[in-house]
Amino acid sequence: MPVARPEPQEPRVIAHLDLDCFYVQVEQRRNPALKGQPTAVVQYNDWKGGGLIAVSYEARKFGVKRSMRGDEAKNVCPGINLVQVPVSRDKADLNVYRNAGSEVLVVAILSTKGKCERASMDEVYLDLTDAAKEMLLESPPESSESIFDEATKSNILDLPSDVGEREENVKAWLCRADANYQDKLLACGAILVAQLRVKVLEETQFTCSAGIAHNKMLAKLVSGMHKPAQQTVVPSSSVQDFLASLPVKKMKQLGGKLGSSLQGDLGVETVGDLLGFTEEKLQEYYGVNTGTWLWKTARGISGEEVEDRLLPKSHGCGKTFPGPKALKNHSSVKSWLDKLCEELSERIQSDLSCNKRVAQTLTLHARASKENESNSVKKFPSKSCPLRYGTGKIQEDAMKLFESGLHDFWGSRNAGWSITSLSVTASKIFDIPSGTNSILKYIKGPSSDASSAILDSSSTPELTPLVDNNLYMTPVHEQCEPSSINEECGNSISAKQCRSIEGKGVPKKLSKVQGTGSILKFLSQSQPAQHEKRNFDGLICSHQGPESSSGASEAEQHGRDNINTAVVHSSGSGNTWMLNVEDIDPAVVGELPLEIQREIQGWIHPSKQATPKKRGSTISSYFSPAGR
DNA sequence: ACGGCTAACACT
DNA sequence: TAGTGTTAG
Repeated sequence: MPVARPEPQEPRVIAHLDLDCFYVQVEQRRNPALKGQPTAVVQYNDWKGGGLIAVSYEARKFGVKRSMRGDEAKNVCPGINLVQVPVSRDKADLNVYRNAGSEVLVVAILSTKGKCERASMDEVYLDLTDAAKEMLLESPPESSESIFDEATKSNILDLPSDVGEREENVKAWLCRADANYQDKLLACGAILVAQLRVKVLEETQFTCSAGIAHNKMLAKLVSGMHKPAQQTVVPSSSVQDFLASLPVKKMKQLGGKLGSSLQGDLGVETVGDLLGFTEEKLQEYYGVNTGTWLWKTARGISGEEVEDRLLPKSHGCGKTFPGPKALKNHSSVKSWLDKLCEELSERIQSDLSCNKRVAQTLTLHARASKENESNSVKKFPSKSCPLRYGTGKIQEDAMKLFESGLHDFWGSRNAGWSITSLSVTASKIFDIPSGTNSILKYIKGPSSDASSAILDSSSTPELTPLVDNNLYMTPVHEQCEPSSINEECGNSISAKQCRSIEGKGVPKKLSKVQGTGSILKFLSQSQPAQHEKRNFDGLICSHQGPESSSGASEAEQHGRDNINTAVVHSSGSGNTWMLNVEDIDPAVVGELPLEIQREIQGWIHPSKQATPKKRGSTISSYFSPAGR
């Protein structure tokens, strides 16, 4: 349920940018012959023509809707072009769209100062407050003539839009001298957003729509109001009337059960109807938090801040197996899980190498139904465990998670279940401190190509034995190629870009992307608070394998004795590595800097430790040596 | 046979 | 924490 946030005192200028039927635009850019044509993007063409996930505006005129089948679309619009989503490993692969979405982010970031939040693959929030203030000070919109052309096409809520006069009215509104301060800021915001949209179009060929308002809620609400390729402004004076007649279901968060409950239980049809309830009354019905949120929402108040975040907080891969496709034995589950895990592994590896972020948790979700059983009450439980890097390990762990979930779901019976969907997710992603060199420097000499050091099938031949021994994961190597959006790092922002942005005097907006976060942060996420104070100069421990349900020992309940992956940071060399401790080969350890060697020796052979440490005072005491 | 595949977030 | 449920595009 939604929750209210304390709202900032100062009025802000917030924009919500929304790419128009994005997947279609991506395909149209790839194949320009599709431009201006009725087009839809469809996935899985084998059953009834596949499901539509994006529809061009030309096709919408024929009544084609998302959620139609390809066949239905053909019926209502015989001339429609159906483009299929790329498939890899027998599942839809959305990477091309993710990457295209990042292009837009890059443009937004490069041309805007202020916070920028990736809301989804095709949506961005911007906090333009500072930029708008600056514009108002330095180059306020003064005469109609000087207004940026695209801005004059804005839709201003409540502004009478006589056909012939519209643009004149908009111009007048944008540079009106008698406007209050808030409206003037909004006008500046509108101009900035218009410029940004033009730039996005020039640099990516994508059109987008936008909403400009004093908070996120309102900006989002109107960004879709005039589409495609248009923007809408919400002056504060028009908020009340606008909301008064707005059906509750249109509000974000009220499109589902909560909205239905408002209608069905309270007779609230429009947002305005909500005004008839006191905050206390709403709290009685929906709890303190949601009650307050509803009360504020009805008044157009939203304190939600634009986050400074360009990267997703989790990565997930999933697939459904409807009806006859349901999976009914372990081997089919395993083979699908393997594919999903391969994709997931690829994605977190590229997140690591491009963004210097590690994921800490692996979660498995499944849906299951029972054979002829009536609509089974029981749900397949989701299961999670610490995430270990490496495709094989992820596959192994995911399968264990599945077995564990299946056991809860199905007991010890061994047949009769059927799985209708599977998904794996990597979450709890943290920045790791940037290291300047690859571990390969120690193994192969300083001239090694750092970029080949990623664990996996893509590794170079020389690395293969190491990989087979499961020694090393993920040296944190140099950032990926600059400026160009390459395959691996398409969904992120490169180091060079970060620098060029900073060079432009834009304040620190990319600190998260650069991975300069403190190692302490990482530590505090994965270990008890008491350890935050330890002088770990160098070492961080995290990550465990999944519990084997059978071997759940007393020790495991303390949650610390099965640690087997470590993130190692040496302040001396400035390097950071992740190791699978369980598999460390002493021969390779010998190549590492001494301080690291000592620590690792401690993990493997506690007795040989040079300086025995008190249990509980060091990271190594949390690692359970073999045979424990 | 289901809309499929992602994501974010609040609650417990 | 891990696990559930809701919402959205």
